[in-house]
Amino acid sequence: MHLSPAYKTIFKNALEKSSLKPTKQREHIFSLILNKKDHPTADEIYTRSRETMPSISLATIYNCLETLVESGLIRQVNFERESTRYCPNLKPHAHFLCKDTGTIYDVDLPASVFDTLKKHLPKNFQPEQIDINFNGSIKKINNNS
Amino acid sequence: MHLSPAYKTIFKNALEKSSLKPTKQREHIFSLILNKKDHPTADEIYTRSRETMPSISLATIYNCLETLVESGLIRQVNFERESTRYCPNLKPHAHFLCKDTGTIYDVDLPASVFDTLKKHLPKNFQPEQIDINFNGSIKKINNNS
DNA sequence: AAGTGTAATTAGAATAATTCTAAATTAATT
DNA sequence: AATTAATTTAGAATTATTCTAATTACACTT
Repeated sequence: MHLSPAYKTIFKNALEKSSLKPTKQREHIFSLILNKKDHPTADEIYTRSRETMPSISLATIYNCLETLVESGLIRQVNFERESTRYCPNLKPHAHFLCKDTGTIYDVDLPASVFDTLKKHLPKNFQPEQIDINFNGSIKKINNNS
Repeated sequence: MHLSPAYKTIFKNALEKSSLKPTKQREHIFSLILNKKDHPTADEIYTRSRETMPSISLATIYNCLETLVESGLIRQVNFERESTRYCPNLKPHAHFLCKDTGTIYDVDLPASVFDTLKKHLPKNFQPEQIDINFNGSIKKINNNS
């Protein structure tokens, strides 16, 4: 697990802005999420982490994920009350959960969509975050026709 | 707790369509959610239910809520991994969670917003549900100026 | 009306994700 | 080297929800 120099800088800056320390464990977890761009749960991250950092504890996973979210390096994804998942994609996007496979897909959206949504709020409502979650199935594409 | 004749019909039809029975408990819980249009948790519904139906059990609350959701009479609202909340508003709308008070507000949205969102999905993605959740604060309106 | 079968309700145990607690470790600073 | 503050750690505690098995309610047949 290794962060590119560019991401290392982003990582350090983001944490230091919130006066948090860029520790081994935090970097390890961040690089792990970045390198496999899926949407792992804390427990999946725990399992993956121990392959290369066997001494890490589950509490640390939770602590580190919290600080990474706080400092804006990753975001949380929640569907119903399933385990929270973590997402390194910071571009404006929505999530689509395929109910057949459980896979979560990023769906890129132009910023304008979010602007339109905000326009429907009462003027004194000040959103800090907007989550858009689709839930459905993915139709197989038929190739022989 | 009492359902208006109109809602009683809606209630019966919705359940019978899924071959579920319109039981006392299901009706009680449904009317309770309808009459106070907030977004209660299962536990809040449990407390409210027992005021007029003291023998109801928490498992029944969960069972009934599940059947009501299944039959399309209410929908679930989830923010992060907080307790699931239940919403009787079936018009297209989003939810806004005020982080200061914990209150959830319905935000009505024209169907066109949902159509636009769907257009951004790959053609073979077939959404069954779309949740839009805002998270933020509500600015006090200043009256003396 | 009594018996049968199926669905719904119930109480309480079990589960699972997450948070908490208190001790140990680390790193920076005097 | 000693001091301090932040972080990590293991394991216990919490909490919402689901599960299990027994009971109850109700529609349908005799």
